[in-house]
Amino acid sequence: MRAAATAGKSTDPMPGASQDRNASIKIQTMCLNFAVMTSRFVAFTALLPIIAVMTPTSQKQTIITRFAPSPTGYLHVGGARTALFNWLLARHTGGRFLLRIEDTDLARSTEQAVHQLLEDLKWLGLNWDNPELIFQSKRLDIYNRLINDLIARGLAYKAYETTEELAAFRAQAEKSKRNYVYKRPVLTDEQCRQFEAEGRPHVVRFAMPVQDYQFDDAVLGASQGVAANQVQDFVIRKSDGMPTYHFAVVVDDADMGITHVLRGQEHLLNTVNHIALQQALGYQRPIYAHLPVILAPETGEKLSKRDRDRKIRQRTHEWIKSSKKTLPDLAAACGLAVDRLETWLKNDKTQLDLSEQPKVMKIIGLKEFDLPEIMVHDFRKSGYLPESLNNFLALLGWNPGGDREHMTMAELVEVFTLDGIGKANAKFNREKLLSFNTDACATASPERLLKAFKDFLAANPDSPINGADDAALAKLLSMKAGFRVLREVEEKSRFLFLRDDQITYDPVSVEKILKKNNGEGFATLKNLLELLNPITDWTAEKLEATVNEFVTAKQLKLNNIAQPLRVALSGGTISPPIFQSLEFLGKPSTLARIERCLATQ
RNA sequence: GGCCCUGUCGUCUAGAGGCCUAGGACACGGCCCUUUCAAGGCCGCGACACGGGUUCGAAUCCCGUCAGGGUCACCA
Repeated sequence: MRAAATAGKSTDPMPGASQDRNASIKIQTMCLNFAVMTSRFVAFTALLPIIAVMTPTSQKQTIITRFAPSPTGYLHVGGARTALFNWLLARHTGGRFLLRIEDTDLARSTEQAVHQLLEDLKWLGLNWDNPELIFQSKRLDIYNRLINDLIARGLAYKAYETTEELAAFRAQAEKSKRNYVYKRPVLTDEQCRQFEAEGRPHVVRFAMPVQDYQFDDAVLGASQGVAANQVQDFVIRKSDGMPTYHFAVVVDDADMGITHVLRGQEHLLNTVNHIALQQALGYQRPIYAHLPVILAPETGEKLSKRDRDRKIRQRTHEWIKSSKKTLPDLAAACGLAVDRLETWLKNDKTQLDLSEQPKVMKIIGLKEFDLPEIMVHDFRKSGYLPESLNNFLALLGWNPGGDREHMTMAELVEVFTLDGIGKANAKFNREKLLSFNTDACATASPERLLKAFKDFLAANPDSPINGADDAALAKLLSMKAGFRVLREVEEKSRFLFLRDDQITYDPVSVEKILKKNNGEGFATLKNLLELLNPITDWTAEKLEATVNEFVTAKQLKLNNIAQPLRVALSGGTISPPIFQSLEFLGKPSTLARIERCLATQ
């Protein structure tokens, strides 16, 4: 598919000569890319009528919902929650849940993002019912036919203002404290012909009938709407030939027979555009349900991917202050340009891209796990169970009534209804999610946990635990019972999988546990070496019995032994229960590590 | 700023005029358990945004104020 993309570009004799032409080539290559990549999703256009026909027209109407993400990156929790609600409604009613890719933004849509989206959805267990994915970029013929028809009927028209002109109008309106409302310019027939002949770039706008618009919302109640003086002609086809979201969403929802549209409340006002379009195109209006917005706890504003960048920026400012370093120092250390960093630091509307972030984080000592998880993928990497994420997300803006909180997916499906959805925005509360996950891990079956742990390791390929067999993984899981996320199991037992010479000692632990009181800890380790050396039955039980005997005889506390041992074996003070760790490590490694540690004093 | 939506513990919420001395969960504080980190057990702290109505009676209905959020793109 790379070849196709390259070929498409290289055959253009005059790159940049024609915007339209480039756009259409880009569209073609993009479609090709998607087609090849998703070979098992085949062509779909022909199937749309089938999907519609499959809706039983008799008796009760089958509920059909959809999730329609735009492929611009990983799925984030807001999107996941929207998907979940749509999925739950379909499953609860025995309806259908369809997936559509809204890739009309050529500049931002990528095939990689499509792949990530599907992965995340699968991970969450939100399976969709259309075997062939629907890509808007492959339905241009359909949109264009309808748009041309609207133009012919005088319900839409070409508009020739440039982006700059529009921006100037808006700025003007803002200056005089007015709200900018687009006014259709009066063009003579001659002007139109001339623009047409020039091939002047244009958009197509829908001539929004000037009237009050009202609709009922399943969440917010009846009579939502917008007054006549607020409506304006909006763009339905961009100058690159792609339909806008507003147009494509209306057409596709109708074609797919969508009966219920559950989406974020940020779309509330868009709805009047959509119902006006539905009227013009003769479509039925689906039932709308606008979900409360998920807010970031840090800012109180809509949760967004930007929140991660925000955290990095904030910590960078702190780092510069506390380390008394300058911006050029930082730039040199992380290999980025000074002015790049400067604009980023000063302007919180800008963001570091995914390749720049780690460079800065490394220098200022921020770990990936220090960033707030926003993307579904982040939660997967942190070691959350999809079922607890789903459970938590379901409760953000919905509840079954009463005190019920912990629910399996099956239970969620069973009790989910539209009228359990609330109206007020909800802050995303990570502590509560953590608690849900802790609980889910504690009650999950060993098989379930093992599967989740393997999935976690697959998402964290750098972990030394990768490659361990199932028995070893199961053992780790049981040793660390009580963990909150799988990452904790990894962090606290990864030392068991390092080579003996890879152990690095945490200076604070060494000071506190080994060196303090004239090297008391080191002395203990020496004694332990003698104590453990003769043991042949290297089991946790035997080790514990032996050490306990020693402790009693010497009138010590177990803690006096366990902590120095932890430092010697792991380099720090945190580990699974110590005797189980010893057993897991085995005798040779245990003794080698103690000796190696003793050699450092 | 215009328009729109929304206001119950710090957070998510239960609550459909008397079942409310406002319930649950997370967080927080204290105690217990404990070989580390966790987990667990018990106890505690803690809210109807404010002001007016309506009503015998209001967290619940109405109005206003205030506050928060959303949205004002050739992004979705």
